[in-house]
Amino acid sequence: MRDRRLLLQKKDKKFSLRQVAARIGIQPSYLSKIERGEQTYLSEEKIIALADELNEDIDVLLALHGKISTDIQEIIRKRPQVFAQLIRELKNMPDHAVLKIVREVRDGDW
Amino acid sequence: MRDRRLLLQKKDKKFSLRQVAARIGIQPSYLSKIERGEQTYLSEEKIIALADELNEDIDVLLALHGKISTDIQEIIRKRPQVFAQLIRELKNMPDHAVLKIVREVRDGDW
DNA sequence: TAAAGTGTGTACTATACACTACACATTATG
DNA sequence: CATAATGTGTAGTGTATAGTACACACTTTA
Repeated sequence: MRDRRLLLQKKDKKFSLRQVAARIGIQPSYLSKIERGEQTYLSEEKIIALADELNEDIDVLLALHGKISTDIQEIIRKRPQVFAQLIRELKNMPDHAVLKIVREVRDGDW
Repeated sequence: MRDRRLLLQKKDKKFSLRQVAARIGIQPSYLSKIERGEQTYLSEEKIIALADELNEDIDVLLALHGKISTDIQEIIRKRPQVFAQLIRELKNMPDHAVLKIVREVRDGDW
């Protein structure tokens, strides 16, 4: 994350640690710790704001903080058996196989 | 959950609240609150032990407590983009459609 | 060269989560 | 009918989570 921000900072001074921290609504000292990988916690709300700032994928950034988007969690919790089965079954499938399923579902071949 | 236990208790006195609580390793007063739906929290470990006691599905019981099995969480966190896409795509698919995918993956049609 | 801006260290804080300990009244059992 | 077992109420506890507040030293900028 640090590297990502520093890259943007080169082009635009609006991406200093302090200014980014201000925009996502936390103290600069706290963002500093997070960027250096100290054991700190960031709420889903702030992670999403940070991802938007840095043009990062929200789900990836959440994952880096050990989290899963609440909308995904709710989908699973509403039908725990079905989704638990599915996910465990796909655990060792390569990305392209899983994405093939995504495409087929999207294309309505079901 | 209460009903489930009371059913088992009729056949076997080993399913009193106190004895079940003792076996899963919590205080009876705490299990009492949980069964009556007071806002209490139960760790994944205890939820699994309780599910085993009552022959309930672990993923269902976890879901009732607002949780998702950590093994599922880890699968998602390792490939957040792929699984996030998949799950959101399947959000409104009926159970039988999702389960069809599960079967096809299991049968190795991929 | 003074002021503004930068990243970081330390200490503290509040709420959520996951329980325990123990007393109490009621019901069942020998 | 004594006692063993049952479910529940209240109060307290420790750790995890999600931060704030402010001071400090260094670097740019006007």
